[in-house]
Amino acid sequence: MSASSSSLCGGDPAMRSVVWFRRDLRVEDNPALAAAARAGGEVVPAYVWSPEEEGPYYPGRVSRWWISQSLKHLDASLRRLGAGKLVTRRSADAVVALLQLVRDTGATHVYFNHLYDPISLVRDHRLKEMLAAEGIVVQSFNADLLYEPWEVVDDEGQPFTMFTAFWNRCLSMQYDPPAPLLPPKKINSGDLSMCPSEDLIFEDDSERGSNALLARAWTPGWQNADKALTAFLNGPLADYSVNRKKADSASTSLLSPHLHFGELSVRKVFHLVRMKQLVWSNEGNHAAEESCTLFLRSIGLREYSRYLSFNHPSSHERPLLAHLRFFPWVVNESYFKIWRQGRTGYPLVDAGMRELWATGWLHDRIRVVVSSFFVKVLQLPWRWGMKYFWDTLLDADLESDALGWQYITGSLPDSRELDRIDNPQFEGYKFDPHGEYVRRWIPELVRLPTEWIHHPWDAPVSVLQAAGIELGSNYPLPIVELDAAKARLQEALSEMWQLEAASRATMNNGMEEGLGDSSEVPFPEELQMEVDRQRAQATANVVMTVRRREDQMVPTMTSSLNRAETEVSADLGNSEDTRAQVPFHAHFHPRVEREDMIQNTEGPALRINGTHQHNIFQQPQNHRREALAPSVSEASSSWTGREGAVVPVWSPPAASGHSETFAADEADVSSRSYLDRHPQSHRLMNWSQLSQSL
DNA sequence: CGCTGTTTCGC
DNA sequence: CGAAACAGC
Repeated sequence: MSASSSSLCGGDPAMRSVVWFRRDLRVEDNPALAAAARAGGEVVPAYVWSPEEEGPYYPGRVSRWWISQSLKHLDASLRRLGAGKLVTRRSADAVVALLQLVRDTGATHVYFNHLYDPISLVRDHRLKEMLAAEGIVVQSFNADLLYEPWEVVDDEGQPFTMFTAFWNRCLSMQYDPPAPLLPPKKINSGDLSMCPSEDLIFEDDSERGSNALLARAWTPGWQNADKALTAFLNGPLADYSVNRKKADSASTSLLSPHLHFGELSVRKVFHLVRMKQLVWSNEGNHAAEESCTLFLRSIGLREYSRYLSFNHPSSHERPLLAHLRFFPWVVNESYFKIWRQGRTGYPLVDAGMRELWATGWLHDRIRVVVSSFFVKVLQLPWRWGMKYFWDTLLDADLESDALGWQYITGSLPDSRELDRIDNPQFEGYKFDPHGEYVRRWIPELVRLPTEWIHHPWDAPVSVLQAAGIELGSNYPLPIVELDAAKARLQEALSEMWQLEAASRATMNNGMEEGLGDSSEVPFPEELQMEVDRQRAQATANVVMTVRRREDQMVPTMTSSLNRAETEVSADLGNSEDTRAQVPFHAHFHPRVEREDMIQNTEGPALRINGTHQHNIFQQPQNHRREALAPSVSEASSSWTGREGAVVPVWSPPAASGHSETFAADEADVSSRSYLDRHPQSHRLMNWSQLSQSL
């Protein structure tokens, strides 16, 4: 290594570290950065933009905008602490880019913080192996969670399978989550002249206008996240328990995008909220105390989403309860488009979809409403909906969204039942009792009295006329009647059980695998074509010049922008669906990639007693063995944590989470036992027998 | 009232 | 299903 030449800085002159930033874009309570700073050598902060790795989950426009802003903010903070500029690299493969960066800088150490999505689990494991092979010391840390997934287990040492039990255990752990770390006092900058940065491009010309609007409503960056937290703690938090059911977002924390990109430490949030809670508890302010409990529960759901992803890396693509894989989804792209455009004829659903489309934001309750409608009334494949959320939400988060959609779809043991259809009319009066939310987002209905605002189809003709509404013309009739939806849902469920039974019989007859898996419905053709178009674009490196006025706009309540929104809404009917302009990624070849991953991860860590483990996560005992026994030789890719306990080396799944072997494994090993262990599954079983006998 | 059958709702 | 809110006595 060339480190001997760099003796100008303090600390160990022979030491130079790379800190790899990902979704931990902060200097406060950032264990990887703290460790590098503490080590005393020169620190090279780095960011690699490698969205191709995300496969179909190439970040959407608003997410990319957020990253670009947040990186600028981070760079400025690092410079203030003495670091050189944030080194940026563009690559289709972050591991390759990191290795190159390490060679460029002559670094001997690499520090980063853990991520728990399936892609990262595999990639980070591969990185550790490759760096270790070159003699580089790698240390990785928990910066994203209160407790690492493997720390939270039931009395038998097994991972929890229901949220409530999981969260109760988190709240009653023997030790508190680590206290947040202060920012490093000083970071030694190395000589980065040999270490060029590459320009990162996060938006094209067509997106610039919409992105400029975003900046009016949101300020990315860790210090702004901190301000948002303080504002929330001192303001809306106390009334959270009362206000959280209102559809307009005045009472939500608005912290989710900050948390997603790691601008805000969840441990800091946790500790500060608990302190508030203690104060309010002592004051006897029960409502405020309850608010803290409820808010922390939503933090807990975020924790649980990582927990689920870690223990079931395929949870963003496949239902955890096996029988759901046989649900006959309605593959209807026209339904899908109508849902996206907010033209279902159910005002609350339509208002939500238009808000999402226009602003990239949606209140949690409304997310449940629109996704539940998607799955239960339209019976569209839930992964389509999840993908759309991914493309459009400002706080798009694969783990959280997978949890949410699986919950709605009834494919988690503690989900709500699939056969219980939520009535958007009733929910409308619950979450939006005066119809203000609907009127804000559906200008067509602005003159409709509150009495009819959530069910215009029942309104007398005279009322509709007075409001200027002609159903089926300027506002649609319900796309599907709820009674029809219920009937179709019952039918679909009994078909699901028949298929499930048939599959089970097939497997009992010695077949390796059961019948097909309805969760593998591909994304719609038009979106596939979009992929191709984006691919062509990326390859040619062509910058789009067409301004797409239908692109998402900014969250705002100002009247001027409301008017702009009105125009766009009026457009919806005849404009082609342009929402698909959030790029999909350029070089996505699922099968090839999958094989790559299998090869790449066939390292020593995946071999236990010489036997290849298809998927360590699916088999708790293996996972635990792996997790708890990192050998000394792997010291470079593990670390010594609290109380001297060794924190595990990452044990990635064999594939990104959807290989055929994995499917067999999971259906057999995981989901069936999963099914057997859970009360609700039994409930569903009873129901199925009932419906089959009809 | 306080008791209890019924409905609602849950990540 | 099971806790909690609710309605009815």
